[in-house]
Amino acid sequence: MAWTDERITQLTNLWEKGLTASQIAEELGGVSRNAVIGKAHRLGLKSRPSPVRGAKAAAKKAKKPVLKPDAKPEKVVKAVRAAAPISAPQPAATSNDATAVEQKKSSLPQMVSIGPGGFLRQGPGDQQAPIPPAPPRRLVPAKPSPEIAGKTTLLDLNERICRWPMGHPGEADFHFCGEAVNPGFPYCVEHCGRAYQAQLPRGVRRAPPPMPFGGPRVR
DNA sequence: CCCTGATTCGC
DNA sequence: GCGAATCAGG
Repeated sequence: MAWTDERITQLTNLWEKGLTASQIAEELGGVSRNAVIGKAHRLGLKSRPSPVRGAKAAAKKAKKPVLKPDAKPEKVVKAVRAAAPISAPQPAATSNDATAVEQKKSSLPQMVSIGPGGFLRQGPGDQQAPIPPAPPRRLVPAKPSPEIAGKTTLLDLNERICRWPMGHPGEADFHFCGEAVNPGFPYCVEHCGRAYQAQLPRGVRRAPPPMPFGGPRVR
């Protein structure tokens, strides 16, 4: 499964929302927990409350057996090769998580969106700074910024974009596919493939079994 | 043992 | 770039 722009957006939002890598992997489907973590790292959105590093780096930073600048040429045979192209490996890359968090927050101020019936939930590390002064300004309509979130909300739906649901209703990040529809269908080409399974070429006319209780009689 | 994220490294 | 394998803490 390739990392489409859609899936990367999902991953980013879910990750910053505080879901575990396993949950995200299950949500996305087709990827493993490691894949999610690996991608998250490559996207640069790591350093989130992690059981290992969080306690280790915050509480006691004495032990750091991984990748020291002056590592002994013992098991660094491959490490040397990896570090060779880099003239100067970052000295304090992992020593200060707070700085990294701050930088992340400042660089990505609003990865927010409001879905249908959903609301933006704050993750553990997403605590917004309290707003002490009473804002004398008048309220301004929230900026949609769909190009940032890349999400398609219920209000965004029309006849030209795919309305395949992404995630589950009720979740804060529930949204819709948003791709261009397969002309004549409510979904994009990809999701049409999932919505419309191959029908057996029977001569019998279609007989939809899923009839709602007390549905209209068909005769 | 289970879970978690971090890291490495072959592909 | 990707992710399984591996590491390491809770």
